[in-house]
Amino acid sequence: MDMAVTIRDVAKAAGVSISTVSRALAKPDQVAEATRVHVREAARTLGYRPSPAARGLITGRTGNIGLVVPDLENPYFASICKGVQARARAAGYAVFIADSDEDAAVEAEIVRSLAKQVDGVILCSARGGDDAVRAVAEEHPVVLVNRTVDGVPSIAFDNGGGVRSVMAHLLALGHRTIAYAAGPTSSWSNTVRVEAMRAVAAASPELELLELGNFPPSFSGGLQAGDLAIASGATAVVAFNDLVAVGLIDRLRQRGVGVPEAMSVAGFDNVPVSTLVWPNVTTVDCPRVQMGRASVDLLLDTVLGRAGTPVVPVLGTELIVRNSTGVAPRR
Amino acid sequence: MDMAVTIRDVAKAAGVSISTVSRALAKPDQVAEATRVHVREAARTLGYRPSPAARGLITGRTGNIGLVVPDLENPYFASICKGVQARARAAGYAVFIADSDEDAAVEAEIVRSLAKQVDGVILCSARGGDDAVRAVAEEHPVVLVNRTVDGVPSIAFDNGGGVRSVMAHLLALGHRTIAYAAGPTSSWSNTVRVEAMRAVAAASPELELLELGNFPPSFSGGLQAGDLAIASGATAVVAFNDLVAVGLIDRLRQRGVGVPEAMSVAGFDNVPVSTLVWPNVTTVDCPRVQMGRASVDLLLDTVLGRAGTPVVPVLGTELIVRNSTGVAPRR
DNA sequence: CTGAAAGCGCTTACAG
DNA sequence: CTGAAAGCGCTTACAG
Repeated sequence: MDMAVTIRDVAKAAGVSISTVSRALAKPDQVAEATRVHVREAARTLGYRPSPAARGLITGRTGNIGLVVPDLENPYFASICKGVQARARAAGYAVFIADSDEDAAVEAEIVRSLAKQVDGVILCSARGGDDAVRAVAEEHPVVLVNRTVDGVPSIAFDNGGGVRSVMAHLLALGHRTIAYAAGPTSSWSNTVRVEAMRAVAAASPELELLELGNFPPSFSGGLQAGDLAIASGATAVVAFNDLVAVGLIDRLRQRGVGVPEAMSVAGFDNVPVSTLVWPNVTTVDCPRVQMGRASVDLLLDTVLGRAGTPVVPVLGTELIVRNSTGVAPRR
Repeated sequence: MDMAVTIRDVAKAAGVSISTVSRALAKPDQVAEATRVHVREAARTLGYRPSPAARGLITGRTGNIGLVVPDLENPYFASICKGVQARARAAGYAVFIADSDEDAAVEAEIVRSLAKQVDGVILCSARGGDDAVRAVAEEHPVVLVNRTVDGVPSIAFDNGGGVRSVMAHLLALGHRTIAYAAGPTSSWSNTVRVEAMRAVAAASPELELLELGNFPPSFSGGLQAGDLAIASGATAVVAFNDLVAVGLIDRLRQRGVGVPEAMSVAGFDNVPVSTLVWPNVTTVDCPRVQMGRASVDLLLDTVLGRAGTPVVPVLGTELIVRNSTGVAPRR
């Protein structure tokens, strides 16, 4: 194991003071060219890397950010992690990633325990109540992803646009009775989507919207919704997310209901599994990697005041038509 | 935003020196009970949290660990992240997670850039060559997951046992011509599995092992392998991983080859998607979350010398029989 | 342009 | 049992 090389070692090797080493590395233009070149060469040779901890103690900036998600194994969040990590790295930041295990209390505790080691944290699909989230955001620089709380900077997908595009798609295919298999009531995205759905229904007299109830946002939630969808008389079902859509499709297969001949199914998110099952799932793509990147920009630019391109707090979605939706069956 | 409370604030509030605050919090038994209670109460009231950076400067321990994976979006690694994160948190460690984007150079650079901020790093499915990996492991405390390099602590699944269990399963079902759709030649797991496969074949005169070639470890790799499997005359195919198995199954469906009636398919890993497609995929479960946890223990116990239960460097696998394998068809 | 000094927030011998 | 002092590895006024 290396006996970590410090600024003192570089100073000695280069025959200058530690102040000069510090400047040659961090503020190159405050140092004579010859000195700068010489010092940097010495640093390179020794493999010197300044200690972020020591630097942070003085500058007040750590060069780290935190990311907390409800579940690292959920592919939805995995993509966000990917985007956050990539963008942070490109900006010279390292990232602490933590899993709250869907627990609101853990989520808040993580932010607080990370606070001293990061410049800010990205809180993804926060499970805490508005007050709890606001409290933690008042103590530390926080950016919310997939969630809005008054007074806290946030970024989200254009859920309304997504809902309108699937609905228009199904309407165009001749569907007039459409069911919605909702996600958990505690889900912010679900709330927003339900509202958008009702708004579409209210604006389309020819359309009947059936709400099947709330289901776990999982394959088995979809299985459960499948039987209700069949019983409802709808010719198309929109699921809260792709996993539910996949479960729905599987249950319809078990029940002998052809997709999309007898019933169309659509999901949200465009997670990888939507292309691995047959039929492929028509879905509203929510570009999560891009969302991860954008959340880093939001944190760095707006919250931490880095100069940079202003960030758009709403990300567009896109309907991806695949094989699980088709023309409505004749009555 | 909070004006971070320091040890000085607590000392003032409690009317003691900062040394006493430090001890009351970190070494409670070196302080009189009354003082200890009083100081801790003051700290609690102020919401004081010691700065890990400042502490680490002195103690040489950061309380952080690093985790680098080739791809955060790959569900295989997502599970490992989950396990690492959970165990680290339970042990009071925070974790930096980084994505090397499957790039060996990036992987090494990440370890080096993280080095000063962590006590050690867990390097998952390292893409670098033996020499590169050894070099970085000699500079910093590193534990390898899913990879072995002479002289570097590591932990892996019992790949040989997994291979033997699928093969025994297929043999018992009457299959005598079995194909293997291998993963990338650069994959350590693949190398180990191929060798185990050949060993089984060598020990089973009645068995003919067909090697279909190397495929990308993805759905489309499976599509590609599917046609070769059909042409090979095998009655069963073992895929490098579940994703390849799922692609294989999809291609066989497209070609009108029934699974498992006409051909059996098995995978490795037991990633979630293996239960979401029809037929469900028979697979060798590699408990990745557990592996993540174990790698943290290995790092903390062995490499960093924490007292604790010794860690087993090889994790058992388990064959999960589902619907994609069945009795061999009559010739 | 460069160096000596102060100090970031802590911990830990060293006295008392 | 408690406090004053030194020092971890840096950065940044402040002099020169």
